[in-house]
Amino acid sequence: MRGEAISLTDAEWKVMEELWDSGGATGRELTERMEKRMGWNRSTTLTLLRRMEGKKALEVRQDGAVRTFVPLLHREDAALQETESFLSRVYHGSLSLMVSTLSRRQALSRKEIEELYALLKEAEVKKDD
Amino acid sequence: MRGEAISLTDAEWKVMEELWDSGGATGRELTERMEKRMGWNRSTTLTLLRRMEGKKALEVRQDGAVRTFVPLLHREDAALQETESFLSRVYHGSLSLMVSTLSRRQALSRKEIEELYALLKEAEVKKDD
DNA sequence: TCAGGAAGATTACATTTGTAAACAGAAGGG
DNA sequence: CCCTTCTGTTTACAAATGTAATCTTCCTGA
Repeated sequence: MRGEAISLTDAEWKVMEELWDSGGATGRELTERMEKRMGWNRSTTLTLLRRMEGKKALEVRQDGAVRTFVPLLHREDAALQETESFLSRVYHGSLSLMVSTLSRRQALSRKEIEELYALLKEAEVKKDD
Repeated sequence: MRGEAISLTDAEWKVMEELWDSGGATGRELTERMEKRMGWNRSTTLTLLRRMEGKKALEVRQDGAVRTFVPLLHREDAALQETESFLSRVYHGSLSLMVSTLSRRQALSRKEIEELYALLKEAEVKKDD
């Protein structure tokens, strides 16, 4: 039953971000946003929307005269899937290996380390329930 | 001066893995390995090698009659670059956001949490020097 | 009622990527 | 020397991706 894993291209991801942030928007709004943010032509955005409709990442809802593009794919699901494929490709699927690499290369700020600590503590507690 | 960021495709990444693991190998060895691991035709591997030579991810060294494909791009550099682009695309560049998402979705095993703890502790200590 | 614009659908086209067949030169074995 | 092999180079080709021009409708105010 699983949605057969919808994958988004870079460009599509950008459009989805707008959709996720807004929860849904009209073609007008979307083309304008992408024009502003990415410098894309109206057609470009519309093409991406259509392709994503094809892969069921979103759907078009008709409310009277207004068409609204609504995300079907959830941001978190998309993120998790990307994460999995990224981790497996680059770090043999190991988050630890990723973090240790970042650490070794000093790509972790103290602030980031603090945040991670907090997160892990919380995660651990939850597991103990 | 920075090497203008070499990026690898999925297929190329596979070949580089062999190269990184071996430190360098002949066409013979590589085509055989990829044939075994990925089921690729000899030509496929050779094509990828050539493309990567083009983008300076590797170079061919001629020792007498033997040609050896040697990696120029370092695994860690490649990994870091991928990591950066992945994080920025999917998590607004935030590792913390990534981990918190994984945590919320219970995609972190207790073992993984432990490992991360250890890593962070170490990272923190190093920063204190 | 008609010209002009808004909105979406079609068609287009270059690049990148995955994948390989064809071809060509070197080199060994008879 | 000549024919197979090895090995690497060229050429090919479809699918995916980024990016957009064009065409078609439908609406709307003059």
